[in-house]
Amino acid sequence: MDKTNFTNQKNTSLSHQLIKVGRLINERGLDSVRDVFNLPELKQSHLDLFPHIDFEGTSISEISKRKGVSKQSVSKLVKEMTHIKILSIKTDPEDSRSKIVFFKTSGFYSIQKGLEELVAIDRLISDHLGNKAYNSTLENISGLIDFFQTDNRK
Amino acid sequence: MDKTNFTNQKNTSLSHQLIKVGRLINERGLDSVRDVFNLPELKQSHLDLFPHIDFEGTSISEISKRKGVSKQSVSKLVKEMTHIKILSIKTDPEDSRSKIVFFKTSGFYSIQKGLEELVAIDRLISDHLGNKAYNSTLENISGLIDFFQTDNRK
DNA sequence: TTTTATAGTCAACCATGGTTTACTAACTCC
DNA sequence: GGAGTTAGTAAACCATGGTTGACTATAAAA
Repeated sequence: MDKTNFTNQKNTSLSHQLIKVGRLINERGLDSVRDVFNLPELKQSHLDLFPHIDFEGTSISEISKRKGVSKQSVSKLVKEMTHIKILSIKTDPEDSRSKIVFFKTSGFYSIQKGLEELVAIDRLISDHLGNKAYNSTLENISGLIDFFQTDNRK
Repeated sequence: MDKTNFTNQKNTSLSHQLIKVGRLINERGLDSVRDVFNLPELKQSHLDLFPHIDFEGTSISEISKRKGVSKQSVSKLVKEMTHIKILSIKTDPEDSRSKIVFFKTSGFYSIQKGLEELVAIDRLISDHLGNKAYNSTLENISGLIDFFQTDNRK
């Protein structure tokens, strides 16, 4: 296999393309949310917490379990996120040790705006692909994720 | 949008899944190359240099230009990669300042091996999806990459 | 031939995203 | 009510993947 084939291989294999598209979307999402929130300080690690925080609120321990990192780490990130005013915290009325973390639901920095942005990227994708291709691709990719997440290493 | 919708959105949107699958494949690829090369010390940053090194060799400056990082950084990584015997170095006969970096072409550490590994993951994917779905997904994803790489931010 | 630009290295430093250890406060089980 | 467990925090530390500044050696331009 010569250099040209090598290059082609790298550019057209699905695995390579999936790595690439994942990075591009991620980058776009972060930029986009930073933009709408007007929060250039928003970090990747903050965004990574989003999917683990429920709308009605989630405790720090629960977030750390879901994400698979230490609660110390989550605690720190949550603190930063409250400082930049995208999260609020209240003490769990049922357990005063526990802090319930939730997205701000009103005001300029309301999560809806950020969420809309994330959704907008998905809409961009779906506009580009069309509904049929969007759905079949989603199905295929979800299948791949399951596949890679089950233990099937040689 | 209630909690359920929110959760579903995050868990099933194509953008979210593409980010996820990209990470999984990347991780799998690194593990796999480490495994085949028997090089547990191989870092992500080493692997990231691969596409920028030509078969006939490439200078450190050139690699750094291609990758868009400082030559100091590349210099360090190249040094590490020679220590673990992935790369060799010779002085450019045309310019004694310049060092030509190239993959060891014999033994275990050839670029072909690395390629085979990437291809193996791709074969896993294609086995899982089937040929038709593989090709349509590849087409869709490649289209998305083009789309995201052209400047279409609002 | 002197000046300027380039190739590479080294060391100091930095941001990111974690971990571990040690601790306090509160809940739960007995 | 005391023992053990859990929620959260704080501080020290760590790996990764960079950057910047200072330096040497060589090449190229004037």
